Amino acid sequence: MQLVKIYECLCDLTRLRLLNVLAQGPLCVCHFQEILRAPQVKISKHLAYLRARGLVVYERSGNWMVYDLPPKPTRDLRANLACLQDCARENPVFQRDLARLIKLAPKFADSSPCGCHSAGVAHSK
Amino acid sequence: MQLVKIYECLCDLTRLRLLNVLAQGPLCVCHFQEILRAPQVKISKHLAYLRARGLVVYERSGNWMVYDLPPKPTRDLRANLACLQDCARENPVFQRDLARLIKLAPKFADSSPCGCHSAGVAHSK
DNA sequence: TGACCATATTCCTGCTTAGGCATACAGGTA
DNA sequence: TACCTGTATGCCTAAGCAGGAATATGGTCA
Repeated sequence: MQLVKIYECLCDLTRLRLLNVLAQGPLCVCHFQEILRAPQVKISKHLAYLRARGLVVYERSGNWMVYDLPPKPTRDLRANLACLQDCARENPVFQRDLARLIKLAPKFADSSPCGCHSAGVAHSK
Repeated sequence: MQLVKIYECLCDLTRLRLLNVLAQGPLCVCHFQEILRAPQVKISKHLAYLRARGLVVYERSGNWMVYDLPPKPTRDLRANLACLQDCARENPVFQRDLARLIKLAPKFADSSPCGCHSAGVAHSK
């Protein structure tokens, strides 16, 4: 059942943080590293996990892999991502990630050939 | 983090079904067995799992253990249970469980000293 | 008291996972 | 071509979990 797959993705804190940050717009692996302050392997593996279950999509841009939420999520996924964001709003861990994203956004914008967030942050979906 | 614990509970189909049925009102183990058509050990273990993480509460009534959703759920739990019900509404597995619950309700009502559902089904929370 | 009932727990096995380290790969650049 | 950089993958270990079989527990009833 697809719903169970979604919850399997959501039952790890790192993945929750990835998804929460992604809700603000596409991002590449090295930026995730800075925002979550987590090693590359960890980020990359969790993204692979999410990818395999259809919770994220990605696109190569030179050396960079730019990840994003799926353009046409299922009803269940949409509902659960909305619920996650709702819960995350009150939670210090997620707040801190978003704060870092905002602080780093300008830096990302001009240092990143990958183009993620080059148009500025917070184009909420 | 409490949110992760919630998702850990939700990433198993049996537990999702238990919670979905529970949303209709308290129920004892043997009734879960009939509705889910699953062996006693399985039901009992998953209820223990949910209990340990605060997703359900229970009360002894003679030989029967009557389980229910917590009377004062956290914001996160409330949000996620609502989301689950929303997703479940469209899903045949959950629909079937609820159909069985409704069909069995009268039987439960008079054959159950445990009193669960003796006042009729569907007192939605 | 002893038998019985509903439920919980223990022990086992197989499977999945997180995390880290080392390494592989793919694209860009010189 | 060779090298650099960003990212992915393979291997390993420790931990957690689902499921089933057998057994234990605690309440009830005669």
